Amino acid sequence: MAATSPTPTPALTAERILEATEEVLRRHGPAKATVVDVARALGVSHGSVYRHFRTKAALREAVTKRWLDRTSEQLSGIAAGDGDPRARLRDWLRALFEAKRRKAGADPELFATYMVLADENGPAVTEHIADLTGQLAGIIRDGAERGVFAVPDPAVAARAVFQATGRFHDPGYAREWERPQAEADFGSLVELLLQGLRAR
Amino acid sequence: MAATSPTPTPALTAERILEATEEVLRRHGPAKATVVDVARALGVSHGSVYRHFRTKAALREAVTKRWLDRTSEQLSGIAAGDGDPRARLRDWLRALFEAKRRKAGADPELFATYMVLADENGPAVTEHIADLTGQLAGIIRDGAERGVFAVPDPAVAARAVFQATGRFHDPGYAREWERPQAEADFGSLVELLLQGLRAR
DNA sequence: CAGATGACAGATTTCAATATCTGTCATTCC
DNA sequence: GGAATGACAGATATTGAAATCTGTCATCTG
Repeated sequence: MAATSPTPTPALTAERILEATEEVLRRHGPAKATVVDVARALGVSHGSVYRHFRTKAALREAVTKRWLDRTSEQLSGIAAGDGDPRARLRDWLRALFEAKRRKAGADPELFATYMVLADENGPAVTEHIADLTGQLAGIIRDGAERGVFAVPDPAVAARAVFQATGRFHDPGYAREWERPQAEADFGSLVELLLQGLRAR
Repeated sequence: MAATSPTPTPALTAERILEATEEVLRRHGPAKATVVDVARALGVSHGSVYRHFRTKAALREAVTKRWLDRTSEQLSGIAAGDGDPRARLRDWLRALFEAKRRKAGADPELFATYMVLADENGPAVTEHIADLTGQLAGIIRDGAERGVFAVPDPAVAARAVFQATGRFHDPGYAREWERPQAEADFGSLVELLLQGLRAR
């Protein structure tokens, strides 16, 4: 009746630790989750976890990075498209808004972890923002080359667009995302920004 | 040697209580300031304070309202001007940014009180925002009538502009206001928005 | 010998007892 | 009699002792 582990001791990898950590964070939230919990979930001592991640903060950061990267990757698909840059910009901004809203609703505890990180300006968050702003700049540059947009500097414009839409992706505003008003507000803001970029 | 109070007992008015409360908040901050402190500062019992303000929250709110109204009034001067609406919009947005930044720096404790109120969606904050958005709508409507701006609905555009510039007036972003980048970011965002409003 | 362990010190969190505060109101004072 | 008071109950905050957690490292194990 040996219905036990087919792999007796599946080597302890960083990846396995990240999976377990994500699960623990989902269950307990960033305030309660401990490194000991993670170790227990893996059936190892907490010392072993510290062999792969120097601090608890590094572990939190790695989990959040993985989580954020999933969003970045989805969006990069839209950014890399070759349709009308205006439509692409609209779609991309909407996808960003939807993705954040969905994560906030479906994974409140991981989202709370992300908020902690955002609050303390963790490098993972800074990189995430740089990545997204880069994607935006790509769309805008493309639009400028095609003569659809007229901007002095696509990178600067991207930064402005990203900051202008902060209310619809910055985790600090998550509470507002469920209000009915949010949809209309998002729409009119995006149209205003598109007008601002438009070549005349 | 009666070197005591020239006015023996200057009647306890709501105004005097508000002044004392502002002072107490400035000194102790919203977390530590108590109604008993306010009463002590006035030389009365705390029961007397409750005769003028039904709850501590109402008192906090009244103080913050007064404080916010000072900013609104300053800005209304700019909004009511009759120069080029584009310049007026620029000036108004800059004045709002400057005012918030100055208050955050010069009066950190009162600013913290404001943040508490903003977090709990106090009516005073909602009204403050409605007032500011109204001023913005006035400038934009004026611009539209003069043919400088082209917008479907000034009130909707005002809302969009206000939300787009949130990073430069929303208290949650106060930390960012001292970064050197902030100036440039503010400038490029405002220009983008002005382009977006511009008649073509 | 590479990787895992668990005892350990110092930092942080929890918990319960204590103190303070909020808001009410019967009484007191001009 | 209208305003002020201060005792009071329940809610909230503070405090300090105990428990838990983080991060290190000498030791162990395969």
